[in-house]
Amino acid sequence: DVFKALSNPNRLRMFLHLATCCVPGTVGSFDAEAGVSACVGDLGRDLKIVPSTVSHHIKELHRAGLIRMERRGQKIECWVDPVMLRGLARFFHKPLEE
Amino acid sequence: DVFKALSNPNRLRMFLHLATCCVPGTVGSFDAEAGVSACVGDLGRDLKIVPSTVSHHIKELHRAGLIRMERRGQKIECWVDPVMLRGLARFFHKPLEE
DNA sequence: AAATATATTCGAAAGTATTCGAACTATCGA
DNA sequence: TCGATAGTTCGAATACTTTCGAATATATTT
Repeated sequence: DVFKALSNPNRLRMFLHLATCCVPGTVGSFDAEAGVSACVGDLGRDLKIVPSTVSHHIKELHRAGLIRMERRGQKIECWVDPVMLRGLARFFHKPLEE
Repeated sequence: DVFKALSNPNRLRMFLHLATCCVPGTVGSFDAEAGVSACVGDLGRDLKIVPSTVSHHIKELHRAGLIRMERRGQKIECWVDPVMLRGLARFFHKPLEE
């Protein structure tokens, strides 16, 4: 579940970090011009969370459909799924439509 | 925290029930023409949750700022806070703006 | 093949959440 | 003021979450 995934403080931090560090519309750090990184290790370094915990939380965020992942050599790049983001925005808009 | 409040299945059900049963812009069941109800007991009856549990969850939703409450005689009316709803919609929109 | 860098899985400890029933408080109506 | 209706608080049982370190797996480089 999406909200369960975002209910943990560290997972929310990770999600927000990915949402803000990654240029919208690009796919993680492999748009060379963007110059942003979003691999599992980077998240742990930036947010001071040990790798095994990052890995666990990433799995939850992925399971909830909030982030996408792709292996790039040794690293695994992560980025927020824009489709899900749009879906959530609409979810909270809906009840207000008259 | 808002997402923590919505992370529980029963709380999410309660929130969605309130979001859909109550006419947007009105304040619970005391807009007579609306004809909808949203008191604590109704929620329990509709969603098959015992009163003490409803009460506990309502408190959480209220604490998170998701719902508003007001005593109307013996009953306590609940409704989703439209301001918070708009805030959440904007929250998920933000990262997509370029 | 060995060494290095990166990420995952596992098990365990500590903390937190969920749910219920029983007892309690609050409000209204006769 | 008594009884009925509506909600809350409390305590306890059960279940789930979070986090870490150690061991394991995967990928690159030499």
